[in-house]
Amino acid sequence: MQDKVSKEQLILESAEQEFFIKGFDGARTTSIAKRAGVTHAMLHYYYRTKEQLFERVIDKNVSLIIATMFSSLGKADMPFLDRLKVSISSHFDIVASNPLLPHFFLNEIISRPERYNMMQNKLETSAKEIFSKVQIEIDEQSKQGNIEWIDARMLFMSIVSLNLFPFIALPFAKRMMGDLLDNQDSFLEQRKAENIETIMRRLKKQ
Amino acid sequence: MQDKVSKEQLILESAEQEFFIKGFDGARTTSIAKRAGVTHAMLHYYYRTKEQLFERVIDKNVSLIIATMFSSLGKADMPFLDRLKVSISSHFDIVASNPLLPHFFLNEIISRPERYNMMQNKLETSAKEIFSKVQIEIDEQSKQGNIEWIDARMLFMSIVSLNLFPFIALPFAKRMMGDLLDNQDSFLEQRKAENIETIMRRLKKQ
Amino acid sequence: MQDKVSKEQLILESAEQEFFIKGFDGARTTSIAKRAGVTHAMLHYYYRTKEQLFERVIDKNVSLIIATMFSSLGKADMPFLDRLKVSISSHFDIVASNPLLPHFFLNEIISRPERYNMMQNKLETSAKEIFSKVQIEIDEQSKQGNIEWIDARMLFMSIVSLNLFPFIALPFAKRMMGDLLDNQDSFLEQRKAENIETIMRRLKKQ
Amino acid sequence: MQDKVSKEQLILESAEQEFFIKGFDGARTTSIAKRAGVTHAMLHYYYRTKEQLFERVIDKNVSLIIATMFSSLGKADMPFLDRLKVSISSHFDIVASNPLLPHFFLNEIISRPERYNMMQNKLETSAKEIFSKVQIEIDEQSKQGNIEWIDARMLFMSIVSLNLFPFIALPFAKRMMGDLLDNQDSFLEQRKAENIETIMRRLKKQ
DNA sequence: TATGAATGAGTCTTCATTCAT
DNA sequence: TATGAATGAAGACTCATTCAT
Repeated sequence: MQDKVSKEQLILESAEQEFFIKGFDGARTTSIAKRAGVTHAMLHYYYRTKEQLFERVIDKNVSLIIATMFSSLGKADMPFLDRLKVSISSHFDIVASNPLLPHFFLNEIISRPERYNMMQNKLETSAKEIFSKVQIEIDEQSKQGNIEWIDARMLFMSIVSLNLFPFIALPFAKRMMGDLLDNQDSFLEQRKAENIETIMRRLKKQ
Repeated sequence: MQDKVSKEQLILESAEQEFFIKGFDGARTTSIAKRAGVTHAMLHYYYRTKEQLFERVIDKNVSLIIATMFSSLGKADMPFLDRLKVSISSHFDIVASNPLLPHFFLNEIISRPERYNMMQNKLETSAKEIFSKVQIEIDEQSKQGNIEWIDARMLFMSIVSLNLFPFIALPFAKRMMGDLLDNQDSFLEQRKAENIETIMRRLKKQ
Repeated sequence: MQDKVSKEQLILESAEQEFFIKGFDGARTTSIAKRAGVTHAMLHYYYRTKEQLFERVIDKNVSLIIATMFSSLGKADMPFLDRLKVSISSHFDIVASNPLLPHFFLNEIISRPERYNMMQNKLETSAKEIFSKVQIEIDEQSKQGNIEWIDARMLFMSIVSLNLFPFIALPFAKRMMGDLLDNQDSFLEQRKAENIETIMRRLKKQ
Repeated sequence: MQDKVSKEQLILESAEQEFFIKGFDGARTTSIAKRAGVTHAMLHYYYRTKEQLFERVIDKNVSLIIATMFSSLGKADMPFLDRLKVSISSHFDIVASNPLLPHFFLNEIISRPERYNMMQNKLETSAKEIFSKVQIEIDEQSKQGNIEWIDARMLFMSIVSLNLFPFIALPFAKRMMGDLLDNQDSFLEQRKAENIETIMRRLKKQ
């Protein structure tokens, strides 16, 4: 029993790894099956087609993806700048614990936009809502002289850039960064702090 | 003669387009040949294998890729902060005129890191050299009280994140950003200014 | 108990429908099982293989098939021509109430003749017996000047051709025949009458 | 050169044999390729898909099929009954020289009607035209007391039934018919004569 | 009996690559 | 140089069949 439940699961997890690293085109159903320790036919038994398996991987990650994009802004009650700090930090942490997700997401979803209309609609709605809420706060805070004014969308893009890009570039950066990356945990801590600092200074009234 | 040179060239250019958009795995040699208006066999006549053709595309772009990564730091003679501004700006412009390059490059390297050892060696050397040069300047400037101290590599990563990520995410951001992206040129100008502003503020002594 | 019997039966009936419409190669055991509302494995539990299931369908229909081929000649006691009329008519009716059978049967035999040796033996014996009986009658009747002489096998082939072919071609004929087929019952009546008329005239002494 | 031209042709001919005997579902592209003495990939090189190869086989035979259906009726100047005799005879001959065609035609085309709309349209038009022309002749001749009246479509169906069915049933009839089929040529002659006789008698004024 | 899970063998198809001309 | 033809290797997918429970 236990085994059979996990077989379907195993395939999904193997697929995730394979798709995350190699993308849809580069992934091989045979290789996914081998990774999962099941026969090739089994994969088709459970998921019918490569396409559908891929969609299941997307489904499984879609809420994470959305969280990845938006958890950084606009939640509850704390002074605006404090709240922003926390948001950036937790956003960074989400990405850090799913480091392949940004690459996969940008790569696959961008190269096959037609497939993600639904998700995009969702994101679009959430995005606009959050942006307008945050913009109101920014307008207020800046009128009160607490922060420098900025377009909420620009702010968002800066945060996401700073938080996501290092993970996308990580495999590449490793060789260039010397000892900075020797201890990865410590690097991530520093990087998170740096991102927060950068954004805070961007908003600080001078 | 003229013709033959340009035929080889045509294939390379078609390959570039195809590889940039679809990646190595998604690209089809037949499709590249068709795009170039040559027979499929011709492509192999000139470039032997898909792999080699791909490498030629990389070669052709490698200096651009390096520029994309590094032109952001340390060149001419000007006060440090002014020079940095110019560097960020011109780096942004390079990326802007090759908007598909970052995505392609990061994408392919992640899925086949073994292929880029040579290039990575090159980059590693340049990187370390530049970082140490810039670090010296930063140390000096900060000692003189002109700027806030920062690890040159962190600074570099911030700049590259801010300058590259928007292009990687552009096709995706379109739906979320509303009217901000209606006029793309104007958006890019704003974004460039924002990135410079963000970095300047990060370094500004308070 | 009742249930189990009928489950086996259900499968057989579904198989019949599927095989009749799609043929052996086009039929899918999964689809037959679904049609019958049983699990796929159940089908194999009862009938072992697709091949054996197919044979059971043939077995179930073999007497009908034979009737379809042979009921057209020689049975009860009536004057020869009257008897023939009745035979042709009832033969036509049998076919009419199993319109898919001729097509299926001829079709499968042509593509896999080796499978029907047994049945063919049976048919061969019956056929020869009937032909010789009928031939004797024909010889007699023609000697008495009641009918035109004909080889019994030729007569048989004419009858079967006229009675079977319309059903084989029916789905195809629909488009060509215009209003003739608008009312199918009435068409079948006309066709039956026509076939009888054609055979009667063939035998009529002039 | 000669060879290459014939390779494409060879595949088509092998496909025809395979499709004629086994139908679309039963046919195997590997088997067709083997039959033609080419690699399996070659088949796809020339014909892309099994479906398209099948269509080419249909195309190749479609005019023959139409001839098979209609050459029997309504051509030029000869007394009506003589002309009819000739038509039946030549129709029989066409079928005799393509004995697998009727089976294939009825089997495949009937089981996938959606694919043959175009052909059906063609046939429909030809059919209706011919039927009405022939009907006029029949009406005339019967008014003049030369023949028994009959619906042209019924006449057509009788002819086609008599001429086609023996070929469809041939593999099946072989065992039952005894010595009648020992000499196939002679049987076909007899059968043709019988069909003509049957139709002539059907029309003969008594 | 009944079934969900599992699988091997095969089927169509694609594609990079090679070869004869 | 140039090309149409040819091919092997691999890929996704299907399906009848079996098996443990």
